[in-house]
Amino acid sequence: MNELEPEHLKSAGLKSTLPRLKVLDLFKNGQERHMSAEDVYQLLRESGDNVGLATVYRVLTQFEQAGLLVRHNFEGGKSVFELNEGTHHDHIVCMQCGHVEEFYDSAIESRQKKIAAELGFTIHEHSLQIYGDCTKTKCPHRR
Amino acid sequence: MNELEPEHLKSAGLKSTLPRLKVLDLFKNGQERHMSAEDVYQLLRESGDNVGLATVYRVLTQFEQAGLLVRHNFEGGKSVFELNEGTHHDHIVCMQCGHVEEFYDSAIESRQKKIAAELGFTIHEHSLQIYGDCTKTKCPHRR
DNA sequence: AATGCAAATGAGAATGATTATCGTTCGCGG
DNA sequence: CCGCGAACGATAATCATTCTCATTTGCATT
Ligand SMILES: [Mn+2]
Ligand SMILES: [Mn+2]
Ligand SMILES: [Zn+2]
Ligand SMILES: [Zn+2]
Repeated sequence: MNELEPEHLKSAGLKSTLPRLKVLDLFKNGQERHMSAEDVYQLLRESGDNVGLATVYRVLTQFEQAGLLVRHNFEGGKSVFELNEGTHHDHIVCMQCGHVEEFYDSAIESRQKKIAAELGFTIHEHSLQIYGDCTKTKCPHRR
Repeated sequence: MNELEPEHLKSAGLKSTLPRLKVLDLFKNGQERHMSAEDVYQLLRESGDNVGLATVYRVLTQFEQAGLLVRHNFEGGKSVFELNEGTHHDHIVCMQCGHVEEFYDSAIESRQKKIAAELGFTIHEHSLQIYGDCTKTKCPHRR
């Protein structure tokens, strides 16, 4: 576990509480980049912290609204969060092992803008995920 | 209500039952192209048919597996289905009035293939939705 | 047209993710 | 150190979807 940073919370208009610091630390210094509420809850629990699952859900939503985290809805029914580092990107997810790669493609981005304009829409956001099989040697799909 | 078509079900390997015929008819001759299970359930109920919600869910999933329908996961937490007419397309959804437009962009499609290849993935499917505000005159966002 | 039976249905219970409630605890200004 | 509203934790509630199981139905066969 590393240093906790109350500044980030204060500057986001959130008061610095223990659960919030733990969650933020997990995203900043943990090993998983994309985590669900349950993931966060289990990891905190494993590290000996007693946080309520409801608090995890509350904090994740607050962090999303404060712009600290970004929420994604991959297949599987549960929301996944990651640190908001300012730069937008999309995801390609392995359906076998869950491995996630990130990508950004300016051609895709600009085509989307053009399409929305042609159809008379003002874009607020978009969601793009590619699902497939990865080629990591430990990935179970390579039986 | 129109003619029911048991042939489509038989050719899909599904026996022709009343609930299945009603659901298929809704998608073929109804006014809404994209419908959730609850939408289908309500519409059937309003037309005087007594189908169980569980049956609607079962039938929608069966139709999806049989290739008669395609399932989409737009924001909002509920699955949306539409008739599978063979041609893939993506969607742009109005966050104010729910209006949905469909589009297909070969540039986006080919970029996705290239990206997946570069990252060592074999694509199974992808999900792309653009969310924004439409410009329909009756759309509430134009206050 | 009557019979038989596996498949399908419908009502309601169960599930999984997420949110709401509420009494207790905590962070922080005074 | 105090006080109080914000935040917490446990748990009940909600929502979409799936499961269970007794009853009904499609359909092939008498
Ligand atoms: Mn990411
Ligand atoms: Mn469509
Ligand atoms: Zn993999
Ligand atoms: Zn609209």
